[in-house]
Amino acid sequence: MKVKDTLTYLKAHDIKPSAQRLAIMNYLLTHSNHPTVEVIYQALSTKMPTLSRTTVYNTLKLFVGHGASLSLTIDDQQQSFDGDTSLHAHFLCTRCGKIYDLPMDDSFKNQLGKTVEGHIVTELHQYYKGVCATCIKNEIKSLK
Amino acid sequence: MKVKDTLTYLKAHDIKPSAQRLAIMNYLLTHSNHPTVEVIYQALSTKMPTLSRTTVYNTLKLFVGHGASLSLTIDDQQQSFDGDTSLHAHFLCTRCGKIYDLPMDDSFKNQLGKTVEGHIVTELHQYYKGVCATCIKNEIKSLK
DNA sequence: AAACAACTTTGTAATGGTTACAATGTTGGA
DNA sequence: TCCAACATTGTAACCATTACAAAGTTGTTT
Repeated sequence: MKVKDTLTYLKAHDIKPSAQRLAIMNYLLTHSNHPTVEVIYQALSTKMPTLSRTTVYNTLKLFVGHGASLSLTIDDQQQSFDGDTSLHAHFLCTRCGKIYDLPMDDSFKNQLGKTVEGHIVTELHQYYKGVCATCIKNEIKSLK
Repeated sequence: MKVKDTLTYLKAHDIKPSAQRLAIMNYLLTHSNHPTVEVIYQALSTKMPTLSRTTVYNTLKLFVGHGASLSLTIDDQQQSFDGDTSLHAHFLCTRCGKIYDLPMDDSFKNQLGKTVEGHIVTELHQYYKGVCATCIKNEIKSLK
């Protein structure tokens, strides 16, 4: 993903660009690691030493408000962000804490924009918790 | 729900009973309001003046660990608890903040205990966000 | 019934993530 | 170039949660 594409992406979501916004959005679009504020801050502050945590907080809030990124609250203790705003589910590994993307059930997807028991649905979230494939492998290896 | 039933419920989940644990569990089992720690604390501290917030925190963590209640993290800013541990979905109204119970999709339900893309699934969560029926009615009323 | 050990509760203090705010920096249009 | 609107920064405040040590409770053994 080029910086120019990120610029286009921001404009498409009615977000006025700035060096900080471009850097943060570009990070989200090129990393599928579902980062926290701190992860983003640490990753970018080397290249952009004046970057402030407050800016990362404000910017991410702005992105979410404009539909340019998703806020994930799978775990109580960490808020994650996702540059992929398409409808998909998430899997949180309770061992290593990693978050994986998974497809969302079609029957659930179809309820977006519809009414369910009189309530208007504007947002859908679906997530799994458990032990990921990598942790299972490591577990087996350590038993041998 | 009688206190005796609550006692049975705690024992069934291998939780040693105490006056505080009974009171908190009984609150959860008789209220479907998906309360936060603070709501539970405020509700019970009148009847039990020595109750401490720390106890509410510790007790709820104990309940969740023993599968006697669910921890809901639908919103970043508030953690809720649910005494109904059966598989069901939730609807969060972004206007009034109320949380409603909804049925969970069967196809999603069926994945519990199974493997998805190599990951073992031990927990499922599904939730909707939007505007609830009550808020829609109030909105319409205010326009007249 | 007393003594004791294990467990639970309590209140205060510490922690740490998030937000408020005022000062500084930046941008784009007149 | 100037100016107004907007964005960023860093510090301080906030507040929900947790750590901890003291006090209280329970149940068992003698």
